[in-house]
Amino acid sequence: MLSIINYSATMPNMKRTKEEAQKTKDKILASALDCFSTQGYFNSSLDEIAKKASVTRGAVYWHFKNKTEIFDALHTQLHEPFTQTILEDLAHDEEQPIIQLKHLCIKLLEDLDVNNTKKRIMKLFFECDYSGQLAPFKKQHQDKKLKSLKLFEQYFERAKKRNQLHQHADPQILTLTLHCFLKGILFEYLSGLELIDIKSQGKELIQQFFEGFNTCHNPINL
Amino acid sequence: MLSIINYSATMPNMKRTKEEAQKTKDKILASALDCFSTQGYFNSSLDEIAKKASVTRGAVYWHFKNKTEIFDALHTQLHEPFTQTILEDLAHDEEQPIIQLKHLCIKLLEDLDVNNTKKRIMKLFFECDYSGQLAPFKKQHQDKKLKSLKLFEQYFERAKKRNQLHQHADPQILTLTLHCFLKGILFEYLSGLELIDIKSQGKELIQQFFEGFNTCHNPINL
DNA sequence: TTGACAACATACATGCGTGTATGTATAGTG
DNA sequence: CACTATACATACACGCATGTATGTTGTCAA
Repeated sequence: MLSIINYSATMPNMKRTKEEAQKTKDKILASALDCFSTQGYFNSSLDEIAKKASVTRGAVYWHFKNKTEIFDALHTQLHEPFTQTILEDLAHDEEQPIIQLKHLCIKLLEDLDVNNTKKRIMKLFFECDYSGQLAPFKKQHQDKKLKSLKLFEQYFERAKKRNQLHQHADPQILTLTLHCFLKGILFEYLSGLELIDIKSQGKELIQQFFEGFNTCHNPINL
Repeated sequence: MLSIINYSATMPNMKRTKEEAQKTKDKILASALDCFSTQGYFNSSLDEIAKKASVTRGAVYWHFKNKTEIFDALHTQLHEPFTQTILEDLAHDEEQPIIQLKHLCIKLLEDLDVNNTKKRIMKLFFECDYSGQLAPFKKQHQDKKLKSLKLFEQYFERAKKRNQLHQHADPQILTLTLHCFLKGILFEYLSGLELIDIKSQGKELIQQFFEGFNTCHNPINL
């Protein structure tokens, strides 16, 4: 009698244990995120991570070369969703790119506000210091960030093509300005100071930023 | 014959060794800043700090309870100049507080740009994570930050009193917005990514921020 | 069924950082 | 001149985290 599902035919060498090994790896990653985001990277030992994942350090060293590789794996795994969100939004070429961008920013903030996992991830990569053993990953992670920035820049470029910006406006500077602002918000928001409440202030903050401080204002309505 | 300066009269129990002990303490602090800002807090050992200060760990433990106390001492020592600069600026009640504030921001950035020591200090306290042994100092340092924010808020309050802001403008939100932006700039600037060059872009960034993104613009000239 | 390999667990060696206890020299004090 | 306190240096004990080597179990393939 033939087995209902013939693994060796559809996926050669795909043993059932490999699937469970993947589950173990995922559990280790989740556990590491837990430890890192609560105690910090340097205060988390591989033993703590292993125990929280109900395995031993042996399993950890089987799946990862060392602690830094876990750190990098977390970044790799968790950076994509954000890029994906922006890419999907960019697919729509709307009439007023700046307003579209504003809505995207608000959406990103509000998404974050209701997703504790994402918050902990961001908090981790914001607060960790890339010194010591993490130094080699500094450039790599920064490169990914630069690519994200290039995506934001497209909104401003679209706006400029539509003559919706000052003549002398530089998309690169505008992107940088926005990026700094968002980073500042997120940093403050994730600091645990409770200084910023996204739900009640997020929209207002973004709004304020896009309007600027000058008294001559022609508010962009949400 | 009387000694020219009678220490015991002017400062009782002020031995000459105490002065040198203070020098040693300062050297340890400077050395700690060196280590922390280059290798990170958790990657710096007391032995490294001691050796860089040309003393032993014995001296370190004499002047400080432990490593966390050195960390806190650095913050205490180095937070004041910034507060002082703002306070001095606030002493002048100028006609256009927002423009005054803008100039202050630019000044603070440009001061930072030419002062490597200050940069390293800020970098340290931006990138360190207040987890583990540093957790107890999180609130303390945040309280200091909140006080600084209150200072910035005064500019907006002055502006509002002079009817230079929208009716519905909230000084607290405005302060928060500015703070987030500045923090974002500084964070990015100090990250070592070289994404921001204060000398060439600083003024422009601040300018852009104060003007906002809307096309209706009435640029506030520098 | 048996060898081989994957997927771990266990055990061991090592180094490193901390904290503390103790030693020591020097300056002031009565 | 003895005495004490300061300002360190030196020495020791301890735990802890890492990395690696080795052991063990289950699975698949032939």
